Amino acid sequence: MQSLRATRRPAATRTRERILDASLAMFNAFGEPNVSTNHIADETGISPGNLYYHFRSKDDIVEQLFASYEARIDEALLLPTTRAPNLEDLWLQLHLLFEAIGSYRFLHRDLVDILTRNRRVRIRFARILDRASISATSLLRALVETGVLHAREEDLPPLVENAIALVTFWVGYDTVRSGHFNGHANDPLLGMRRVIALLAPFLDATARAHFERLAAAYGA
Amino acid sequence: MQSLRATRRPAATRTRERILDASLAMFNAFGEPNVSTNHIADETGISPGNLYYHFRSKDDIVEQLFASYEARIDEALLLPTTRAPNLEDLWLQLHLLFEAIGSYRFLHRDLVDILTRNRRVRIRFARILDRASISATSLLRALVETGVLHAREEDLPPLVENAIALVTFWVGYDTVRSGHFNGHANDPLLGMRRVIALLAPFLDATARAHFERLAAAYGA
DNA sequence: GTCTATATAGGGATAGAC
DNA sequence: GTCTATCCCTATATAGAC
Repeated sequence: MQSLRATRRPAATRTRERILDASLAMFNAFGEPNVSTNHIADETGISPGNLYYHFRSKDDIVEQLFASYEARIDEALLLPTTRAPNLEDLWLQLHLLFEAIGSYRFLHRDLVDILTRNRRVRIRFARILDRASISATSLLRALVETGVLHAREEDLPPLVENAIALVTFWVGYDTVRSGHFNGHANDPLLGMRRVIALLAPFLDATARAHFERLAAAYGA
Repeated sequence: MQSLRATRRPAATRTRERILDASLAMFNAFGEPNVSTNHIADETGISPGNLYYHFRSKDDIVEQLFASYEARIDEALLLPTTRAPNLEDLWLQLHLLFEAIGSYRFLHRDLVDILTRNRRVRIRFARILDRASISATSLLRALVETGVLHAREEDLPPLVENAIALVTFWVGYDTVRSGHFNGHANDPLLGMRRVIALLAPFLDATARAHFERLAAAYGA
């Protein structure tokens, strides 16, 4: 049934989603401030007027994309509920996070500017950071309790905050540092490695080797 | 002589600098993308036409401001040449860096967008990051050699890269995390503490206490 | 050096025919 | 739902008088 609904959609829905797809692709490629509604309409193959039939404003498009982004992030932040999380869970969470951010990298590329201009997105993004902070803290605390991470409770807040700062602005840093301003998605692996590097001093040799194996297996 | 020249400047020079001052203030307050040349002329108390007598384009203004920024950063990156650098030197370097970035925070707020649109600034900023990387590596290496920092040579590159990423995007992170989008300069101390937190695991208790004293004395 | 007036371009967004 | 035509506004930048 669901698949039938998915293949036989009304034209309106299809156009709406084509607009969103084109917007996301162009925002990611050129940066949201550098993409006009005319560009989007052009790329979608529709008229500018039609675009405004489906969306109230450019901001409306941004907000719809943000909603999908938020859902992806929240999925990535889920932790196992029936057992204590381990290093693989941390690796997976980082992987899903960098993947989600990569798909919506336009948001992180011009994060401050976008949040300055859009109050609703600003509030919701702040809540995402709160949830990320809670999730990361509980994950690290669990690793401490199972003896994997050798950190004191007072080490955790700065560690979590640095990790979140790094994840949030990795897109920007990687773009600037690599000199690749073409909008292509970058490899999440380096970002993941950098977050792990924050934790490395608190891991013993076994755990560090564990991460090395995960990183090596990552490409395959 | 110098003071005479400074007080009796030709009107052209004074206007030019008033434009630069107003631009910097408004860029920092509202973000460079949100400040037009008309706004700048208004704030300077001159006509838009006059602004274009003194500067070829808005980009020209950005580039002039960038030149001052670059000079400030390079000053901050200087290390003592006659002796091995110590923890105070690291603290001072971080202080000067965060101060310089705070004065030109508009650049870091919209870094990716500005660098995407301006090729010359992009190239020069990449070189600044290179110099920062070299400076930070040699500083940390000296601390290792004098027994202050207990890290292996292979720990340094990720440490340096994470530190640079953190310093570069601290303005953005702090803005987003604190929810203060009003453009005010933020306290450098928290950013400095976060960079120190990267190093903390490699410092012994004595060195960590040393930093705590420096941080406590900072406000005074 | 500074102004007023204006050229030119492009942005977001709407009206009304089909 | 979709188009064409257009409005309105603001942006960068220039011309020419003073």
